Amino acid sequence: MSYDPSAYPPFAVTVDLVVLTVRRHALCGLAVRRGEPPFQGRWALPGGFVRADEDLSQAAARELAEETGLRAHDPAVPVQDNGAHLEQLATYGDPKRDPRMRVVSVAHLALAPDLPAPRAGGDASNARWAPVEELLQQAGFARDGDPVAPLAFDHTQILSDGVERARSKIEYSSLATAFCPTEFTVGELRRVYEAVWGVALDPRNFHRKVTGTPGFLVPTGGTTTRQGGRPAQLFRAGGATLLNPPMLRPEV
Amino acid sequence: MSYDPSAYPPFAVTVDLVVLTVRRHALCGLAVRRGEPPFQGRWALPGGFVRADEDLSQAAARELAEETGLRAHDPAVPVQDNGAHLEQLATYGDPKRDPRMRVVSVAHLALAPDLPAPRAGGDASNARWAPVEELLQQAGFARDGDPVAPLAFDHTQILSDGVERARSKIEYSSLATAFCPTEFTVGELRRVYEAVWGVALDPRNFHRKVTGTPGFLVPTGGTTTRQGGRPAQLFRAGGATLLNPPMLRPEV
DNA sequence: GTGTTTATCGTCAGGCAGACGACTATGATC
DNA sequence: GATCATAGTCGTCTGCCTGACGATAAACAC
Repeated sequence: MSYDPSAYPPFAVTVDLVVLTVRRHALCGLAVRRGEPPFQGRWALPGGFVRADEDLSQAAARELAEETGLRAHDPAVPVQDNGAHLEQLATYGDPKRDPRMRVVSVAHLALAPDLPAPRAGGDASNARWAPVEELLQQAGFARDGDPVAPLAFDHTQILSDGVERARSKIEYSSLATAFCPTEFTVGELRRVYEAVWGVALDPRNFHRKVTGTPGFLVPTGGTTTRQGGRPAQLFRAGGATLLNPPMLRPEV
Repeated sequence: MSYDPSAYPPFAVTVDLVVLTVRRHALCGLAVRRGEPPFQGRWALPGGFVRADEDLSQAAARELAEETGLRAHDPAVPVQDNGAHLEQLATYGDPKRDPRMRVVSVAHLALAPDLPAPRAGGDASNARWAPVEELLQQAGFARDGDPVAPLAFDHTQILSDGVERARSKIEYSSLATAFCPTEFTVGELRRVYEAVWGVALDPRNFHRKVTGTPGFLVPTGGTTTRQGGRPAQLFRAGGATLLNPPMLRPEV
């Protein structure tokens, strides 16, 4: 209850980012290699300190831009500008989570369409997209044979929470479109759901569901055959943000 | 990217609590009167500084105990001990949210059964339960005629977010039982939903829904007539935490 | 006993999802 | 150019769940 300004313990406040995208039918997360101790050389989530005059969401948007070049999609601006979806995830403040000092990290979740290539201060070798299962496993080997150590700090937990948030949120919101380019087909959107959930969905029922939900998809009039097969209608995300009734995730 | 410990700006970190309960058919929130500037004399959410060796959830549980005497229900302990449900809500860090210094507040949401009486350091006149609509309105008069000013700081926003979280979360989880005593009837649970959502629900359909959801309710064998009318079966919360399919909130 | 209140069981129609058949329109292959 | 493989799109059918609502049961107040 005391508000004596000299009595509060000093904290450092950071933002960490769970940046997710769908590449090659897999849900992937962005990881950066740490260049300094602690956990030097280990992979971690991108992030950094909140500046003195910055709001938390501003800090997250700035870090996102620095790491990926993505502009965060400002919810106040209804323009579909292919920017990433960015939202606060949770805050992590275990006293021992950083061995150097007391750091409270406000984690954010960003969802982005497939991107050209990651850049971490211009150094591509220090940033990569990796399937989330690979980043979440405690030890083992990546697909290319490189040994994989767990993420630094408590970032495995943060990533896990972010993935779970994304998986549950595409059930009842139109957030899955954040993984798609501005114009996309029903099949591409379905493959997003399949990658995020790790399941196979019936194309016919999925088509009926998404085209039958008012405000979810808006046809642009164009078609594409970029997936092969019969040309598919192109859609843009509609204004609806909540799906009611929700998309049902299959059991197991 | 820089981790120079001397370079980070200093922050104060607090926890603020949105404590909700259901009293007299209304969703109520706990407010405390501020005894010092800024916002002296205004109502605010309970909260306080995080201590140097404390985790965020520990700090929230400590503040909850100090303000209400409630023990937080530790998710690791499966015992139904009538403790409050406590979860992290969101973090608020606008640089101007506290005029004195840079304060980042990690808000938590607590749901509690109806309590005897609030206590704020033993001083009951400085703590009260009030219907959330009353606390959320920007100005006006309470039911007893006292003028009501908006909550201090950004607490109106925090309370609003907490109420919205509670309203949506009882749809798809068994959280509504956190508002009930250890043993309760279907009708009492229904009145919780009605108070939180501010709607009327059909008693017959509600009864069918909750008793037909496996793991939601466990009959204790006892009955009660404390609500008048025909004796009702008593239940305890079952192990299920997720409701699938969810309880549907009526339109409008 | 009569009325009131709350609890509980049942019935019925409409909506939606899962399973799956059928047809369409492309490009690739022979 | 016929055939095939691939995706997309439209329908049908069945079962489950919900909303609307009738009916019965068991207490209390008078």
